[in-house]
Order: sequence, then structure tokens, then C-alpha cells
Amino acid sequence: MTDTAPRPTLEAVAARAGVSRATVSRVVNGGDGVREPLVERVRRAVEELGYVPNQAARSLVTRRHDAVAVVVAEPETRVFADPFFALQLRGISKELTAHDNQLVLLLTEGRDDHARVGRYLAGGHVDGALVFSLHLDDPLPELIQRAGVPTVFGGRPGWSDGTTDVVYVDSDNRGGAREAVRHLVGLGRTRVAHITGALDQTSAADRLDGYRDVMGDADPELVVRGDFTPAGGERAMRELLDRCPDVDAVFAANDLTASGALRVLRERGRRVPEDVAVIGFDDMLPVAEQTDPLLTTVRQDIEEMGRLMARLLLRDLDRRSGGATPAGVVLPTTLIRRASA
Amino acid sequence: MTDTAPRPTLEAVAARAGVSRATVSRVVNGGDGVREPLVERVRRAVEELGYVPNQAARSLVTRRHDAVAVVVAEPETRVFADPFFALQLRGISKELTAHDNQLVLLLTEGRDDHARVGRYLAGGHVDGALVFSLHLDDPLPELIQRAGVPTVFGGRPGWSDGTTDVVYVDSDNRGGAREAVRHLVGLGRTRVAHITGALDQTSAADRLDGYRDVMGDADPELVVRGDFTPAGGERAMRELLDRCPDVDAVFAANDLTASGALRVLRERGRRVPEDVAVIGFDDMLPVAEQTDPLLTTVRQDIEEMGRLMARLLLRDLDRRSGGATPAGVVLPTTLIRRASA
DNA sequence: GTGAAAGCGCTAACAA
DNA sequence: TTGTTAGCGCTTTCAC
Repeated sequence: MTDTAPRPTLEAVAARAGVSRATVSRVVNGGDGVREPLVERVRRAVEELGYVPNQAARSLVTRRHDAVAVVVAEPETRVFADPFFALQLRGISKELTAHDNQLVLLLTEGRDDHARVGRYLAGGHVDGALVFSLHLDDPLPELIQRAGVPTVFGGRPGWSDGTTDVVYVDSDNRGGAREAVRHLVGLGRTRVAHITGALDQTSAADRLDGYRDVMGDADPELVVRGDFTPAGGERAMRELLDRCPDVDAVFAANDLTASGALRVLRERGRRVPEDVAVIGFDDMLPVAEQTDPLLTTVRQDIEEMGRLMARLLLRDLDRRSGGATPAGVVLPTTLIRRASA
Repeated sequence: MTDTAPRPTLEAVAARAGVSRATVSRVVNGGDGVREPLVERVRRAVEELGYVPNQAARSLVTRRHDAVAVVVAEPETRVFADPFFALQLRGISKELTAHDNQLVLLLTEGRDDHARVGRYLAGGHVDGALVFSLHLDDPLPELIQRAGVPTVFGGRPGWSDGTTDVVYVDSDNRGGAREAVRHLVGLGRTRVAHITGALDQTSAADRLDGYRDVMGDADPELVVRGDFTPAGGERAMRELLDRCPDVDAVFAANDLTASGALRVLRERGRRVPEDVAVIGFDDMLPVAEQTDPLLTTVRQDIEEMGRLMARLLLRDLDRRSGGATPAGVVLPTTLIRRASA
């Protein structure tokens, strides 16, 4: 481990360049309003001394941190079993670094973690927060509201009644689900089932709504509850086959669920897609492209969602937005046809 | 989005409690050397005003940030296809928050990102760094050394010659590989192949070494190069079957590779484990527990690795460690026997 | 044990 | 255009 060296200050650079601190500061912050020869001299001094501004000192006066907190509430380990989280993070990271902002990651695992996050956000360490509000009963949004930090949510928050001014980015879960089910119907399937996700998340509820939009009058027995995991998909598929042996199509709430369903289907000797057509949701490549047969699914651009969240937040932070920030942004989905339906 | 409220300062608390700023500061930082009644009064004032210390101001004088950077160099998208990254992050996060440190995530995607990270680290925003040095030719370590930030590496850095004082945490890749291959040999297999990982990473090189420790005198044709991906596993397995049709066991560099190999084996009509036994590495649950048959593999405790990295770094930061920090810590692995071998 | 005072390194009026 | 000056909110000697 290396030792920490004493860093040169603005003062030192000023002395070396033979100018005042203010001038150095100007140059360092863009150099507007400083004559070229001086700029040059200061730049050289900065270079020679290896000067890097002290962020703490700067923040103290500007009240800006150029840092954004990303809060991932994950009581369960599910997030860690699929690349969703990582992809979104990458999108966020790209956008943030493009605007010279840092990403402070706050992972919460339990109740006491919530308090810690609340304190941190209230502590004014960051300019804003990006929050993944995963469950209906999550206390986090409440805490954040109170902390008074500009925030953008990932996924439509369940507690938002639409009248408040929560900003969020979401996929068109309902529309995507509709498209998937319509595709199944278009294939001539008449007994189209749905394995839901964890229904305390709006994404799962919305996909179920989409299914019902198309299959509203269908046998309610065809809807089985899942939980977004492969194991849940297996369980649900078994239940489904027992309950409705004549099922000829399944719309699974996500790819992981579909992969579990696929396994059970094979185990029970049903051919896919001949006997039962299967569609997933997400287009999680490592899953959808590894199933047998390859999975037909509804793609959502996860990385873009992350990027968009960051962009929305940053725009709000630079109060340039004459008009109000849009309350919710919903990204389109696309059906990716492979072999399973 | 909520608006930012004016935060109360130390001064305000002092006024309200009828004491000096110094006293409030003492109480806020533990309250040593302040008489009980005063402590009480200050605490109440803090409570009533909802005072939270301004970290920037504090850092400015203490030169501490209570923040650690986590640098993940990932030119490829591989990290995002398996949960490795997320698990390690979680371990790190747990340990860090337990010690009131924040996690600043630095994702790098290309050359220019390296410069940015170097600048950030040199900028003294964080007290230390946790770095995943994934490839042999990575310029990052160099940059970090120059930035002079205390650092712990995840995985043995390839450029470390053992004499320098780099601190790292790694799994016993070589020992784990040996155990896997020995298990295969113990099963009576004589044509034991190895599909390697990306050999510009020490983990892959070490696993290959472990294989050779046991199979040193084996047919060199039995070693095929992979890249830690399922696709790479498929490719390698095909090559292997063409080259050595009599292969009766495969040690894959990781579970993802094994899953690809398994697929090809099935496609070619080889029974697992009867005809060909297969072992993976990692015990990545979402992969190892979804394969058919269930994958026998070598487990490494990834979350613990992350936790340990953080612990090592924090210990070094509180210069309490009388003795030197250990150069490298190597965690043991365990063979998890399932159905494939 | 408590308070007064001096900065930490920087930006942003305001003067010159 | 450039420099002077006054803090930002906090910790930390040093007196009392």
C-alpha cells in the first residue's frame, strides 16, 4: 500500500505562476475571462506541480458534490441472480461519468440499513439520488422524500397515485405484455396461460394487466403466481399443467421464470413450441439465448433505462429545465422472436 | 423532485444549546471530555434541529472522507453476464457500511476511462481503493500506484512478481483446480480434459496450473482454450470432441464454461456423467443449479472475498496495524458434489 | 471541562 | 481582465 503524499494547493500554483489564487481558480474552472498568456502560465504551473483541486474545499463553498447516490433496496438476493442490476448500473455509470459525476452506491439489506441510507441522503453528501423502489411496502421512498433530495425512481413506484410529482423511468410493461400475448393468440393458441412475477412489484402487476387486456375473458385458472425466479417458474408450471392440462401457451413474467417453465415442460414431455408455446420478458441474453429452445421474449432496454434515469436527474440538478421535469418516462419494448413461440 | 432545504450548522446547534461550537463538535464526535449535563443539552439541540454534520467541511480539516472507491475494470461485458461482480460488491458494501464508509463505484469501459479514474483517485476524494485487476496488461495498477492511494486488489494481479508489497485477496484457484481434477481421476477417468478460462487473467492461469499439477504428463491435446463464457465452452467442447473422441472427463475453468460444454455434450449424445464427467468452478448458483445434470463444481466464497478486501483496506487506513498488512490472502475452495461428476 | 480563535482549500462578490 | 477579501462549516490547538 502506498503512502499519501502532500498535495499542492491553489495557493502553491498561484505562487508558481505569479498570479492570484482567483486567477488560478478561474483557469481551473474553464478559464473564461482570463487572457491567453496567463491561462498558459497557470496551466503549466498546474501541470508541473501535479495540482488536483481539493473536492471537499470546493464542495464546502459551492454546495455541489458532483456525486449521485444509487440506492438499491434488495432484501432478497434475487437481484444478484440476474444481470438486471449490473446492466442498469452500467447505464447509470456511463451517463454520470459523461457529466463528471460520481456514483455512490448504497446497497440496503435490512431495516437498519434504511435508517443509514436516510441519514446519508439527509447528510447532503450527494446532489441527488437514483432509487430502485422494488416493493410496494418499501419505507425508502418515504425516507427519501423527507431527506429532501432530488430523486428519480427506477420502475414506477407502487405508492405513486399519479398525482404527485415523483419522477420515474419505466418500461412499457403493460404494452409489452399485450404484444406477447397477442403474438401467442396470433399463433392460434387458445389456452394462453400467464405465470406472474412477484406481484408486490409494479412491473409484475403491469404485465398481468397487459395479459388481461388481451385475455380478459379467459379462464382465471390460467393465471398462476410466480416470483420472477426459475424455481418459481417451475413450481407455477407444474401447478398449471395439473390444473389445465390443455394449456397450449405460456406468457412468463420474465425470462428466468420462462426458463423454469421450459424445464418442467421438457420434463413432462411437452414439446415447445409445438405443444406449448412460451414467451418470456426482459431478453436477458445469458438466459434467453441459453434455453432450449431459444426463448422468444419481450426486450426492454435496461441499460438505456439506467442512462435515462441519470440524465433526468442531472437535468433537474442543473436547474436549466425551464419546464417541469416529466413525471414519468416509459420506454417501449420490442418482441424478439426466437424459437419458443 | 423535492427541493433542498437549508441545513442547520454547528453554530446553530451551539446557539440553541447555549454552548460553544467546540463543545458541540466534541459531543457530535463521541462526547469525550464533556460533562454529562452538557452532552444531554447538546444532544437535544441536535435532535430538535435535525442537525447532520456537513461532510465536506469535516473532510476539509480531517482529510478523511470515510469513502472507498471500488474500481471495476471491465472492457468486456462478461462481468455483467454472471453474478460474480454483484456478489463481491455486496460483500464489500456490507463491510464498508459496517464501518461507516461509503462506496464510490468506478466502472471503466475504455482507455479514456482509465485516465478519469486515475485523476479521481489522485484527487483525494477517497481514502482508499478496492480494485479488480482483471487482465494482465491492464494499465490501471500503474495509474493507481502513481496516485498514491492505499489499495487492495481483488484477485492476484498478474504483474505482481511477489516481491512488491501489493495487497490482494484471491481464491485458491490452483488448489481448487487440483481438487477437481483429483476427483475426476478418483472416479477412474483417464482422459481428463481442461477447458481453460481467459488466460490473460491469473485465475485462469492458476486453474490451468492446478490441472497440470495433477495431469502433468497427460496428452496436451486435452487442454483447450476457452474464455469463461458459455459460448467459449461450447466451442472448446466441440474442438475437444473432434480432437479427442475418447475424452471421459472435463474440468471447465468456470461454471459458465461448463454449461456450454454440457450443452454440446448433450447435443452430441454423450451422457453426463456416464460417458463424460464434468466439473465446473465458482459454484455460481443460478448456473450450477440449473444445468442438466446438476453441476459438480468448486466453490469459492465470493462475497467473503469482497468482505475481506474491504476489511484489509480499512485496517490499513486506521494505521492501527502494528505489523505490516499481509501481502496476499488466499481463500480456500471446496468441492461441491452434485450430479455431473 | 469549556471556549476563543485559527485555519483546512476553495469560490465568488466586489474593487481596482 | 485581474486581485483582494470574505467566508463555506468544521476540527483543533491553546488559553482559561
